Amino acid sequence: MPKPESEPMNDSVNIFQEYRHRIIAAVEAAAAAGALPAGLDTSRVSVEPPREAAHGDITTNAAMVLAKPAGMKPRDLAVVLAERLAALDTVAGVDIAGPGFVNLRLKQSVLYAQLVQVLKAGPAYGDTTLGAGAPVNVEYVSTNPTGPLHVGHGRGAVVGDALAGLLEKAGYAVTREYYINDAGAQVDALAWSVGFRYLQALGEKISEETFEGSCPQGQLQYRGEYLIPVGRALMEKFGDSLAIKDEDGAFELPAIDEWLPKVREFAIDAMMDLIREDLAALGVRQSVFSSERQLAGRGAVEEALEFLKERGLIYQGILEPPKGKTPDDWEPREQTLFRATRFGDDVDRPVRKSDGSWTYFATDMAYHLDKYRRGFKIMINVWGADHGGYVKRMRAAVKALTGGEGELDVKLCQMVNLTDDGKPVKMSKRAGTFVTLRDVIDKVGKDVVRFIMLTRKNDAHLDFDLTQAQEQSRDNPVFYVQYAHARCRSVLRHAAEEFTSEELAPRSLARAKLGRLADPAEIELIRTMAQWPRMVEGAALAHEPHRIAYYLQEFAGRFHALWNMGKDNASLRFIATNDRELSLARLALVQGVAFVIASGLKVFDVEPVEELR
RNA sequence: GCGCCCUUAGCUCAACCGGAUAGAGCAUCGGAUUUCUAAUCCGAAGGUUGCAGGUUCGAGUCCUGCAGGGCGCGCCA
Repeated sequence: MPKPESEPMNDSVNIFQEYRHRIIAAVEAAAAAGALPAGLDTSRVSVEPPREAAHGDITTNAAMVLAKPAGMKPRDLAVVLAERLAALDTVAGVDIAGPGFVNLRLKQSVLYAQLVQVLKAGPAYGDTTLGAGAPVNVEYVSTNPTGPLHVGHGRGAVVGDALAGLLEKAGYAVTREYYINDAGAQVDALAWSVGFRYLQALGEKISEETFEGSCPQGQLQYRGEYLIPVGRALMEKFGDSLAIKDEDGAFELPAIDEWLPKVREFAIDAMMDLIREDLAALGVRQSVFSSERQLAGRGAVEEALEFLKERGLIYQGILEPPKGKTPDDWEPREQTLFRATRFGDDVDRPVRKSDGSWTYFATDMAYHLDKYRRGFKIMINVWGADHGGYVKRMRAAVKALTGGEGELDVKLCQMVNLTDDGKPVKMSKRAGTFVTLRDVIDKVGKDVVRFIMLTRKNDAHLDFDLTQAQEQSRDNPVFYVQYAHARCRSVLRHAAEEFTSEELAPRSLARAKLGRLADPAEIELIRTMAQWPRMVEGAALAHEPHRIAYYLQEFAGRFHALWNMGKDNASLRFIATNDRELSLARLALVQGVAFVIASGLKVFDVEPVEELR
């Protein structure tokens, strides 16, 4: 019984996935018919777009992968498969090539149907159900709340945010989370640094050197001017009640207990406000902010360690010094240790400091247990590359705390090399030329920052040139992609002179005579569109949002090429004179291109522009 | 010394679960174009994928060793 040709295309977006099912069905049917052995393992069968357009639309390695278990030569097996696949009503031709690739050429109607899908779905094209609603926690930024974000933080923020967007598009239930490191020594140092600004706000002419001499070693760590308003705000709220006068009548800080907790809390709040502003300026929206201090305060660390202790994973022991490079002050010490080695780490890790307080790692374990208990089996953390040495122990901890149920992936972001017209921008705080993330956003715009941060793999160094980021030229990837979208919109605006808005509505364009799209460049563009859902799934599975940026650049390139062809050859222009049918088919294509670009930019939360200024 | 990451065209980088002749952009070279489909276009050349082995029908991709670069290495976060 023949099936209607268009029917199967409507319930599946990723045509490669769809044909994978069909190819495996063909293997099974061949087995049932006795042409192949039964029960072949098809898990390694891949179905992909071929690299060479000449190889057709879809290629599979099935014959090569199955040859050995089937006890057949790859090409013999390919013949069996090819015969069955050739019988599919959407297949125009089958070739066997190279060592045993089976290449399918699809009827063009399949590609047109794909364009119809794009027009019907709009920017939602490429949304998949891959994740099946599974909860995923993406934790990113998570800095100490001690100052404004710098450019490196910005990269982590964008990578995390885009990864979250990507996973959402792929059908996961994503929570975007920030872990506030508001406990520990760093925020105490922040409190001291704010205390200094507070005394200044009270009118004390106190120098950094003097204050430094009067406070514990190394506590005046944060000397940036951004703390001056915090000191002033502290004075406005508390007056001089947090200070006392010495015998000369000068203000100084009293005993630690009397001022530091209050100042610390105030300062942390102020810094988090600052950070949230930076994140907002970057368009990063995290919905959960977890406080390390609160977590520890409610006994979560004790709970997590008790959990591990019951399983024999906590013990008192003495670590070996690191081989080859023993620290000068090394002396063997008994510590409370977590058996990280049992879960793949190199050494067991301490959970308690000698003063009895928890290590950062201990609190982080509690935090990840907390995430797991909130329902997240898939956790992703985005960290700076300098935390690379911490990955193994944290993954070990997650395994231990979740009984192997939880999976932690850590994306390490390499440094950002900020330059301006090729010259390095000095990032020195001391020289007063410190460039914050906010400075960069204000200069080039959030969408530019977001896109450029994603033009490299997270674990590769990234060069960010302020001048190039603002250029309107081919060198600037953001511009290049945005320009493609703007060109599409421009064509559609022009089309409104000849067509009604009803005719130009996507749902109307979906009924255009798409068979009129016959130029190879047009077909190639549709073919690239058809790969978009697969691209989303692949990038989501690999947790690699940068792939989207590359796809968009390539796709935009193909569109620009088609546009340029119309410059030389007027018959290839999108709006054809005296041929409304052809114009509408091409406008459908143009609208489809705009949707796919919008769909991709949406993953990055970058706004597609209607026109360029 | 140990662990993790990186090494691909002159430069900056891609390469989807191991697939076919390793791809883009810039720069270089050769053409086109003086304009409105705005902020060029087309083409060429460019490679022992750091080195040496191994696994595989097939390796940039996986394994082992080596070299170079980065990060980290008991109570910093």
